[in-house]
Amino acid sequence: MSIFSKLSFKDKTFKLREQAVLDATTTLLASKGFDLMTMDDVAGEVGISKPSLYKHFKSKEDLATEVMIQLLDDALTYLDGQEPTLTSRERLENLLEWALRKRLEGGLPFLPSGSPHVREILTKSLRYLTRAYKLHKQLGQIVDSAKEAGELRTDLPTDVILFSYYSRTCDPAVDYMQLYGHYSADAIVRHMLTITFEGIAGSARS
Amino acid sequence: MSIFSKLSFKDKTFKLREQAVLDATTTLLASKGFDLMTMDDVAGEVGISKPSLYKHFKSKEDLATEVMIQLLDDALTYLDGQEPTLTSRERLENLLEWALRKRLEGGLPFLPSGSPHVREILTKSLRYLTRAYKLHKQLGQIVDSAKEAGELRTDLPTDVILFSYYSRTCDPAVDYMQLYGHYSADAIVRHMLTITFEGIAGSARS
DNA sequence: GTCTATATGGGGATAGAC
DNA sequence: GTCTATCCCCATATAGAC
Repeated sequence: MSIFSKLSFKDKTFKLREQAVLDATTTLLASKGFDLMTMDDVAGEVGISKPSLYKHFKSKEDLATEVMIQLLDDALTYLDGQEPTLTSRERLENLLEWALRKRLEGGLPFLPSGSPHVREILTKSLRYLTRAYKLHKQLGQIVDSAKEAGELRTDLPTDVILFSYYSRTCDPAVDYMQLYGHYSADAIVRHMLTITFEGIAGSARS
Repeated sequence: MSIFSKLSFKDKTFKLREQAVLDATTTLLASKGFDLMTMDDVAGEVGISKPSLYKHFKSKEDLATEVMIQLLDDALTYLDGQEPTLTSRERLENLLEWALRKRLEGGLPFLPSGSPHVREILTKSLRYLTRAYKLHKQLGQIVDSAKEAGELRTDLPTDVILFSYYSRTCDPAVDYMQLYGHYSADAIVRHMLTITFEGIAGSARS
């Protein structure tokens, strides 16, 4: 018997609505960005009034933070559920593919780092930072394993590899491929993986 | 005798002030982003009043657009001034290094593409688009030459390589290396070039 | 052309009725 | 808890005096 089933009907609908708000916010953040997204947009998208929105989330910043926290939780869950038989490099490739496909379906990249504003907001949330740190630590271990296995360059510091890896999830190249290049989701994912791991020169030079 | 010297003293100071406005805007755009930058910020930074600002630029969008146009002009000038003895790959490396160093000194990345808002503004400016297209076309030729010379992968479409290349100039990884990794400008440039051309796996795998 | 002072509008947040 | 109606700040943009 789950905790959820203990809730009254009213509480259930409240929770469901809350998730609808989070989903709508995710879509809006992905399309318009934080600064251009208005609380009216969110309320309108969900079909509720603005004051109702504020019963769930005390501010716009709070709402956006919750969305990002949920995203990091999803990423951590994905990492946790990966087959233990995978190599470290495969684990990194799979997670990146997961993030890119999510984004191509209208979702958010973790780290909407492009925006200094959003970054500032997120760094004020301890709950967000805890998860970001946890993810960073786990990925750091995977990168180190990959280095030992000869699957990643050893002449790049681990944190540099990680910063670059995160950045690929919010790479504007994805938008351009989709918007101007009309590439399929599969093609975009394939190209992004090549670019991330092998670079634009890659084997051509060796 | 330059055109400039024909201007009256008043016109000269007007032009000089205009450049000061553009410089201040560049710095502010780089640090705060378009949405958070206010016209009061710009006026205050330059030491003039807001109405004076509007004598130079008819709107905030116009101001930002001019800054971006100037940046593209600088890039085109840099490309034009490159030694003809350089290989195509070297030309790409040098331009990327030029852009990264400019950014590390507080300048703007061409394409502040992170922001959907700015992208929308820029696509409304014919003068901007003309320059962007010119740069895109020139770089496309260089990439094709590099492919023929075996300096770049041939299994990636040229436009994909270009989209990825542009994205490196505004890569958040640069911010993270600077902010959290405390890497020197030289180290950041070196790592970014490696990541761009050789990827994070690169030769480790071959 | 430069300023002080102000108009205008949008959007985050809330009061108060039901 | 939900809504309608409203507050109010802030930032873009301008009016009008000098």
